[in-house]
This record gives sequence, structure tokens and C-alpha cells, in this order.
Amino acid sequence: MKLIEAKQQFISSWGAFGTHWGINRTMAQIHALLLISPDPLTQDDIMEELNISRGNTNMNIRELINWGLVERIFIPGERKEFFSAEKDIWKVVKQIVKERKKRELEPMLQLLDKLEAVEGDKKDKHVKNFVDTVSSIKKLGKQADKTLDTMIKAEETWFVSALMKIFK
Amino acid sequence: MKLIEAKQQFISSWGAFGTHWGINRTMAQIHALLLISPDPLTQDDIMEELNISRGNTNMNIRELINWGLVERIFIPGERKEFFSAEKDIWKVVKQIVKERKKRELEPMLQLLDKLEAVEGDKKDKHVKNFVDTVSSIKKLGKQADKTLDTMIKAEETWFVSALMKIFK
DNA sequence: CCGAATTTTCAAAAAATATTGAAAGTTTAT
DNA sequence: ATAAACTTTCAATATTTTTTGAAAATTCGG
Repeated sequence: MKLIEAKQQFISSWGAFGTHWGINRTMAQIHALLLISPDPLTQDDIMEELNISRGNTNMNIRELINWGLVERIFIPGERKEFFSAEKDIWKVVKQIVKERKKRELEPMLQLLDKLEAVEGDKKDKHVKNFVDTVSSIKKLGKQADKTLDTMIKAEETWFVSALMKIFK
Repeated sequence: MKLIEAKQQFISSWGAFGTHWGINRTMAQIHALLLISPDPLTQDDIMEELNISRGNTNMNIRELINWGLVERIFIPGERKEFFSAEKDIWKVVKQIVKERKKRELEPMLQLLDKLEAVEGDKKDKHVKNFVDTVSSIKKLGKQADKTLDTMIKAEETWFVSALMKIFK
């Protein structure tokens, strides 16, 4: 397979993959393109490679910057802005975990705390089942939260070798 | 907070949560409703509780069954079918992990294997960066795959205590 | 086998989401 | 201060996804 074809497949699969994870196709594709580009690219480079409009490109680059996955690069003597993606995949994964934890897991745990305190007779099977369900989700969620916190701080080498030890 | 209100909040949040994870709102809401229902429900019960159409209810129940999260219950003397969700949250999580691994991670790893074998001069920085990126994603993906395999087989108590040990 | 009860399908409609492109805004070199 | 280069915004449009509901299919008791 030629590089040009492999690149296209990589970008298009990364885009499809993203849509399964609540990330829009274009955002994932821009990320993929930057990952495999050895040098920073401009907005125009990205527009051209992916055949998307200026507005779309701009919005999604910004979103990637919000997620901490892409950074603006200043190149002396250049008028245009350049963009580059973090290439260390372990850092990328940690960054995504960190953001999703903050945006999704933490609010969910807050809600569960409130819901667990529902009024009503615990003898009533509806009340009991509700509280039990909420409590068990909360328990697992809290555990996941702690685990992810530690993971976010971890080095890959340390993490992998620790995992190897338990999951042997 | 009254049970009825707490239920509604739980269902609606579970639905919103699902949409961030590529699961459609209705499917997540049906799942939430079944999780907090002590007894199995019929299609009509679900339609009425969530105010959704018969077709929509039917398709999403089926999808939940495909995911292994809901099962049909046969109740002697009843003509209608009843549905019930797995209540053990650890089992639910393992089931979801298992399915997503099969549907998403495994095909991605297969693709990466192919892409890693791209033709071209490894001295060319474009080729080199492409291969390096693909390889490192593959490496992390393979590790995740193994880890998840072990997790799928694990008991919750064992899993949590093992995690406590490393992530202390 | 009949017909009522129930489930399933799927084309059409609605809703949600993503994309465009042109205009407005900003920055920079001279 | 000006104008060209570049970036950002956002209303309109297009696309994708979800939902509906009525018709078709299936199941089951008698």
C-alpha cells in the first residue's frame, strides 16, 4: 500500500471511530491528519487535504485546542498560524480521559449523590430497587474516578508494567 | 426529592450520558427505566412511561438485547413479552466493554496492522512519522485489548482490590 | 383454521447535528 | 493610517440520525 492511500484510510477510519465515541467526524479527521503530519499545518493545508470549508476547519481546530490535543505553533517569519497535534499517544489518551472525566463522569457522580437521597419507604420495592441501582452505579463510578485520576498522573511505562503485573 | 421525580432525572440523565458515548438517547433511556424497575416491563409499559412510539420502543429493545443488556422474560399465563435489564452493574459494564471491544477496538487493530506495512522509504519523514504514529497507537491498543480481556473475565471484588493495590 | 392479540418492519416525517460560505473582525507590514 | 492577509462568526443549508405510525407478519387460544 502506498503512503497516500494509507493516509487516507487512516484518516477516514479515525473519523468513523470518532463518531462511535461522540466526537464528530471532521474533528477526528483533522486530528488524524495532524497526527501523521511530521510538520505543523495551516488551516489552508487542512482544508485542502480534507476538502472541507474554512468555517468548519476553523471551528474544529478550535475544539481540538479546547480538548488540549492540538496546539498553535508560531513560526517566525510566517504570517499564517500553524497547528500541530501531540504525537505521544499515551499523552493523548490521558488528555482525553481527563477531559471526559471532568465533562461526564464527575457531573454524573454529583447527580447520583442527589438521587441516592430519594425520599420514601425503603421497604417499598420500587424505592429499594432505585436506591440500590443508584448506589451501585455510584460505587463503581467513584472507583473508576479514582483509578482514572491515578492513570492521568502515570507514566506509560509505569502504567503498562503495573498492568502487566496484575493482568498477567 | 420524590421517587417519581428522581426516576425521571435518572432516566433523562442516563439518556444524555448515552449520547456522549455513541448510544442513542432512547436506547439509554429504556435501559435506565428497566434498571430501576424491580419487575419486568412490557413494551406497552415502556412506551407509556417514556412517551415514545411502538416502533421506536421495539427497535431499541431489540438493540439492547443484541448488546446483551436486556433479556426477554417469559411469564406463564401472559400473552405479552416482558423485558428485564441485568441489575448487576459490574456485569453491565463488562458486557458493554466486551461488545465495544469486539465492534470497535478489534477492527481498528486489524486496520493498523495493514497500515503499518505501508511501502516507502523509512528515511522519508512523512513515511517515518506515519509508521511511528500507527505503531504507537497499535502498541497501546494491543495493551488495552489484553487488559480488557482480563477485566471481562474478572470478578468485581477481585478487580477492585487489584486496582486498589496499584492505584493506591 | 380463524381471528384477535401482539410484535416487527420500514417508508416517510421530524429532529438533531454538521457544514458551508460570505461577511465581519482582527492582525500586521509598510 | 491603510490595505492586504488572515481568522472568526453565524445564519442558511445540507446531511445524518432518530422517531413515528400504519401495514405486514407472527403467534396463539379456541
